[in-house]
Amino acid sequence: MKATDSRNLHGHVIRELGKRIVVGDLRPGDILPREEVLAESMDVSRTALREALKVLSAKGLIESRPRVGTRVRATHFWNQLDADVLSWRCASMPTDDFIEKLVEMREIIEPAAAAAAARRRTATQLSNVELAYRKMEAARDPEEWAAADLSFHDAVLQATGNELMISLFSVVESALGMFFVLSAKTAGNFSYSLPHHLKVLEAIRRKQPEVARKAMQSMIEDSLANLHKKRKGGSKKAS
Amino acid sequence: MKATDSRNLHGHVIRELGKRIVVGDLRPGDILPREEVLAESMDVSRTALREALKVLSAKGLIESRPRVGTRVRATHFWNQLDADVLSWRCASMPTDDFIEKLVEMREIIEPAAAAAAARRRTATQLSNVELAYRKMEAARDPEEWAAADLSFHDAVLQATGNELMISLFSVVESALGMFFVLSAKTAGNFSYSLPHHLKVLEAIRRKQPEVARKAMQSMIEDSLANLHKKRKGGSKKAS
DNA sequence: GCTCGAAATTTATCATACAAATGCACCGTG
DNA sequence: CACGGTGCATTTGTATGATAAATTTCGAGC
Repeated sequence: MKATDSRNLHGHVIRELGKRIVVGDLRPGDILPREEVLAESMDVSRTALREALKVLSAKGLIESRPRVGTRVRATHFWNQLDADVLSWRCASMPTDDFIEKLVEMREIIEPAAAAAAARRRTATQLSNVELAYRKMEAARDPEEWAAADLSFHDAVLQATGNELMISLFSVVESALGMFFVLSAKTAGNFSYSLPHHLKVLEAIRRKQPEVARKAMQSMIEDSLANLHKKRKGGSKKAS
Repeated sequence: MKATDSRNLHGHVIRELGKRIVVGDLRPGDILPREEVLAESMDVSRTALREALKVLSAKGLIESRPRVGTRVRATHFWNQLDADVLSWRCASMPTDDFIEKLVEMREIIEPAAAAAAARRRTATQLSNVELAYRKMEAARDPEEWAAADLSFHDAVLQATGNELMISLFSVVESALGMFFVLSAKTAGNFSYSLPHHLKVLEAIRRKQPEVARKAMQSMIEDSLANLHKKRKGGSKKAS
C-alpha cells in the first residue's frame, strides 16, 4: 500500500529529506549541501543518495543542476497529489487547515463518482455495490461495519470506470485515514447512515445520476455533522 | 513545466520505459530483463538505469525485489495523476475514451472550484479574477483570448486556496492541452462565452457559491457543445 | 516426504574515477 | 571604464567494478 518502501536504505533517505522539505524545515529556494557531504551526513553512499534525490525530483520537490546544486522548488511545483507528499504532510500538521482541504476534496469526488457510477455502471459493478451494501446490513460490530462501508464507497468508485477518479479518491482517502480512525469515523453513523447508502444504491441501479449525486451529498453532510458533534465530546484524532 | 527532464540521460530512460509500460508494450506482471542487460540494451550504465527505475518505482509502475527482478505492477497501483504517467498515456492513445475521462475530471473540478472560490476568496484573489476577465474583454485575437481564458480559470483555482485542487486541475488541464490546441478550444466561444465568465466573476465577488457553481457548469456545457459541433466539421486534435 | 540449510541469482549498496555543464572571475580590448 | 569573451573551479551526471544483502531454489539429511 505505502508508496516509498521502508525496507531499503534510500527509502529512508527519501522520507527523511521529503519530510524536511514538506514540513518546512527546508524551504523553497534553499540549496541542499553537496551530494558528497549530504551523503556522508545521512550515512549513505553518494549512489544511494542520488537515487533518493531523483525520486524527490520526480515528485517535484527539488531540482538539481550542475555547478549550482540541488534546490528546493517552490510549492506550486510539488506533486501535491503524490501519496508520499500527502502522507508526509499528514505526518506532522498541527493545523486543521489541511484536513479541511482533504475533506473538501472528498466532498467533491464522492457525489460526482456516484453520479458517474449511475450513468455508466455495468451489471457486475452494480452487483458489487449491492454486495457491499448487504455486508453493511449484516455487520454486527463497528469494525465489520467500517470495512463494509469502505468497500461500498470503493465499489461505487470502481463503477465509475474512471481510473483518474479512482486514483484521486484512494489517495485522498488514505490521507484522511491517517487522521481519523475508521471506526471513529463511522461508528456513530451506524444507525441512520444505512438508508443513505440504500438511496445511493437504488439510484445507481436505476441509472439516475442526479439522484445518486444528491443522495451521496446528503450522506456526507450527515456524516460530517455527526463527526463534528462527536468531536466536541471526546477523542477524534490520531498522530 | 515538464516533469521528467529531457536533458539528462536517465530522463530518456525514464520516458522510454515509462511509455512502454503505460502504453501496454510491457504488461503488468512482466519481469524486466536484469539490470545489467537492460542497461546495456538501453546504452546506459547500470547507475543511470537504476536511477530511472527508482523514479518509475516511485510512480508505482514497477517494483524491484532481489533475486526475482523488476516486475511491472498492476495498473491500480499506478499514480494515474502523475504528470508523467498522464502525458505518456496522452502521447499515444488512439481511443477517445481517455480524453472523455479527462474531460469528466475537468467537469468535476471547475464548478467545485468556482463554488469554493466564491466561499473563501480574498480581496486580492478576487481582483486577480477580475483582472483576467478584463484581459478577456480586451483580447483582440484568438491567441490573446486563449491566454486570458486560461489565466481566468487559473485565477479562480487560486482563489480556492486549496492546493490539492490546484494541483489536480493543473495536471488534468496540461494533459488535455496535449490534445486540443488552445485556440481551437476557445476560438468559437469567443463571442458568447464572455457572459458566462462574467456570471462566474460576479458570483465570486458576491460570495455566492451555488451561483458560481452553476455558472461555471453551464459555461463548460456550452463550451463542450460548441466543441462537438466543430469536430464534426474540421480539425480538432493533435498528438 | 519433510525440514532445514547451502548455493545461486538478482537487486542493494558502496567506492572511485572521469565527463559534462555552468557560474564566476579574470583578462584583454575597445 | 565598460564590455565581452575565455578559462577555471565546482558541482552534478555518468560509468565501472566490487561487495553486501535478500530470497528463491534445490538438494542433503533425517
